[in-house]
Amino acid sequence: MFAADANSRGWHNPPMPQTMTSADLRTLNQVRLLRAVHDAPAPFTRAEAARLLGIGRNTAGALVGELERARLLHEVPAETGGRGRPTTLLVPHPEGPLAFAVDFREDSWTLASVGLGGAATELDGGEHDRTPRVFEEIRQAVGRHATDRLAVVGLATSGPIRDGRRLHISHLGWDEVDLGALVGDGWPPTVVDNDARLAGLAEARRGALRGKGTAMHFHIDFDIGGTLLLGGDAQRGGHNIAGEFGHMPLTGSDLECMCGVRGCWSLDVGANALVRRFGGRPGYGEGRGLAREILRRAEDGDAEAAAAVDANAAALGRGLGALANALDPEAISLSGLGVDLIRLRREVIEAHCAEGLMAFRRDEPPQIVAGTVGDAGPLTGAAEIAWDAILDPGWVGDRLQGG
Amino acid sequence: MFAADANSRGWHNPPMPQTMTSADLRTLNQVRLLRAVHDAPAPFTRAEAARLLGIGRNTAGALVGELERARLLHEVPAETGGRGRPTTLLVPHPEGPLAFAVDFREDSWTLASVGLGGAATELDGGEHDRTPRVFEEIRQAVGRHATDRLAVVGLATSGPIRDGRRLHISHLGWDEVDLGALVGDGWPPTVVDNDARLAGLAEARRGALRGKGTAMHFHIDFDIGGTLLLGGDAQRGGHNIAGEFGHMPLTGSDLECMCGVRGCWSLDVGANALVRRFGGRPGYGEGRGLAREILRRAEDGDAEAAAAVDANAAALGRGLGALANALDPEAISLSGLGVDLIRLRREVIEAHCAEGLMAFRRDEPPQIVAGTVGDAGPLTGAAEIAWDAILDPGWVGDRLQGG
DNA sequence: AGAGTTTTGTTCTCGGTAGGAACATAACAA
DNA sequence: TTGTTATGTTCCTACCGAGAACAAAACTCT
Repeated sequence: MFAADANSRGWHNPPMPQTMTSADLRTLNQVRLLRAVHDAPAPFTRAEAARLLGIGRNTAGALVGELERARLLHEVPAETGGRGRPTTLLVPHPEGPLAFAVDFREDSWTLASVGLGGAATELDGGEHDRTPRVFEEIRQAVGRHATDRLAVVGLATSGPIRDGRRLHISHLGWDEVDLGALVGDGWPPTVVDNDARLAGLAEARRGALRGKGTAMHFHIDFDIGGTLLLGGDAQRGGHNIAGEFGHMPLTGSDLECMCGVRGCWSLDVGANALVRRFGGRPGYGEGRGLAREILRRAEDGDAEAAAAVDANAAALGRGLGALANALDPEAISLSGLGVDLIRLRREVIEAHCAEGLMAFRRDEPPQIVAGTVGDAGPLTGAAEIAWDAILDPGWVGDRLQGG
Repeated sequence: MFAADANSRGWHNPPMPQTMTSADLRTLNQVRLLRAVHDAPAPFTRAEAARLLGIGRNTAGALVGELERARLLHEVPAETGGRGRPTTLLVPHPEGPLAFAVDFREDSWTLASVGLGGAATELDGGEHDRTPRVFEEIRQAVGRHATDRLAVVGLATSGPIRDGRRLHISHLGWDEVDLGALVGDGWPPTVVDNDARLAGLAEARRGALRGKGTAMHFHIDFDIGGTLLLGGDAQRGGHNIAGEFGHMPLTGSDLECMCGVRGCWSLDVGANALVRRFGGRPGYGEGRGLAREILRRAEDGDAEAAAAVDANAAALGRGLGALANALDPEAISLSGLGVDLIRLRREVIEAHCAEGLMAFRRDEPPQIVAGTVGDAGPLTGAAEIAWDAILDPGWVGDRLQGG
């Protein structure tokens, strides 16, 4: 009688084509099938696929046949269990398209190849000198490993990315660096996004947040940044710069932040906050190592280090509670230092989170969990957005047409 | 070469059916057509519809014909302008389905009937004694006005709504009031949501936020609450209680809030904050009138009242800046006291918003605008969610089938 | 006033899509 | 060996939208 919340299957829907003809219908169902294969935790059979998509076995056979011919899907004999005619498992085609994922970090980069289903193979990587010249190196690495199977490149980088190509990486001193100019012509189709956002996307698609309709992820490094994840998608905001949760005044700090605002949450959470407490200069130098040492000393029983970690965890929890009031996530996952904070101070985080939660919601607080994708978050997320570009009615339709 | 942000058409997409057959395709295109009629600011012709949906004139004719026969759409001769064979305007069918929208407030309620396209007719309304008995009155009013055209009821109420039926209205002392039991059997299909969220939805669909992919709306009354609007949809969170932005510590207050948390933004923004400054007791009594008087005195030049309004506007702006860092809205609309604050103190709000914005985004701050739907927000939003339930492949498909 | 132009509605055919029924196939079970 | 079960395959049918050709109804120009 009362329509319930019909939403939040927590699954990622393929985008709809703009027009809707019979041919689009075919392609759409094929994309649904490919998306199911990509998202499934384990391979499934053709018959299961038919049931899953609510289509007949005959239709499933036709869909799979075309996809096999287009080298998008492959059928291998399934080990026979129980009665019935033996069937086949749907797996990525051995000559199918590949996404390259690049994780571009402060001082290093990694290139990996990712197939349908998310299996990743690391191809290359290296250190860099913090100048845009590193992209020449990356360009060469991609060129070295590229085959005609390469379909899309997904790139994870830090800082805001305007118009999908202009990089602003403050701690490298990069302002308004044009990615298109860096990689030059002949570069394959590329999608770019923020590393923190992609780490969250990775958790939503393949990690601790899988299946959650509303969730958040925070990466804690020098400071804290995050993403709101809705229906398996990371929100980017109106100018593609959403996610600076660390620059909200959630903890009552009075310091001035590097970002130009007073009282940011980031001043109390993350490596910078730990270091500052010990008289160190916060910034993007050796702070990370110092923070690790403080954590270790806290584990070893050093009282001052323990107090610093306590304060960090408390500030983290306080902010999470505040954000939960506003955005009501089912779960919150953490990466980076957040994993250590959960391990060492889960009670502190949860207690301060509860304190920040409105009283009436304390009986159902958001689950706070460590991310399971870990350090591979940005790379995994970059692969996901690359595959999102492939698993698109337009792309798949062209591939099926063109042979 | 670089895939741009392909999203954020800022439009509301019809939900996809779970299966995808040829018949579903027909229905889906019909829903797209109805949705276009519903969302369009002005009626359009059949030929324009064909162009809009990217379908042929023949197909458009067939779609419209069936919808006319199902009494969902009606064709009236369009006044002829320019050359060409005269065509027809697509308008709601005079015997088509209607949504009833109920705006249930602290001390009054309104019942309206809303047709396709959003045209509303107020049917009934009244004061109430703050006990759940008022729903008996509402039930009778709906019964009095209901015809077989009534399809769905949309209800706006305050406070969190769990499972789509359990009401928690703290300032009426209602805890865990079951809506299903209140209205009893024989009540039409109903969708319910929060008034603040629905006011935001109204702005997104028919007001100041129309066409924005990422936006926020805040209603300022005693305190402040809001909604995040993405792609024309209000976000509800994992437990349907998202939107308590007022209960984040964004302004450094040290007071304890009624919600059980310290330092809430709401302590500094809204009628309660104005009243408290004048020694009044914040709460849900006569605070609203007092706040109006303070605003008036500020307009008349009273220094103390002006200072109070300044503080309110400053706190508002500060919080908006913080939220903009995190969620990156293109625009923010305000209703309630927010409209007065914009009128009287736009500069204060914008200055403090900029102060809270990270430096690099100050050149492109979110637009802060007064809502244009005004007081009718919750009612309009309730009608929208009711029509969302009608403009659904399942509902329309049944209607077309059943005759 | 009449002929040409422009836009839209209508009709018909055609390729394509999914569903359904019937049958074939390949395993297991008794 | 025979029956059971689950799946693959092969028809056929209903339906959908595209496209082309034509009809209709306005306007415009001479």
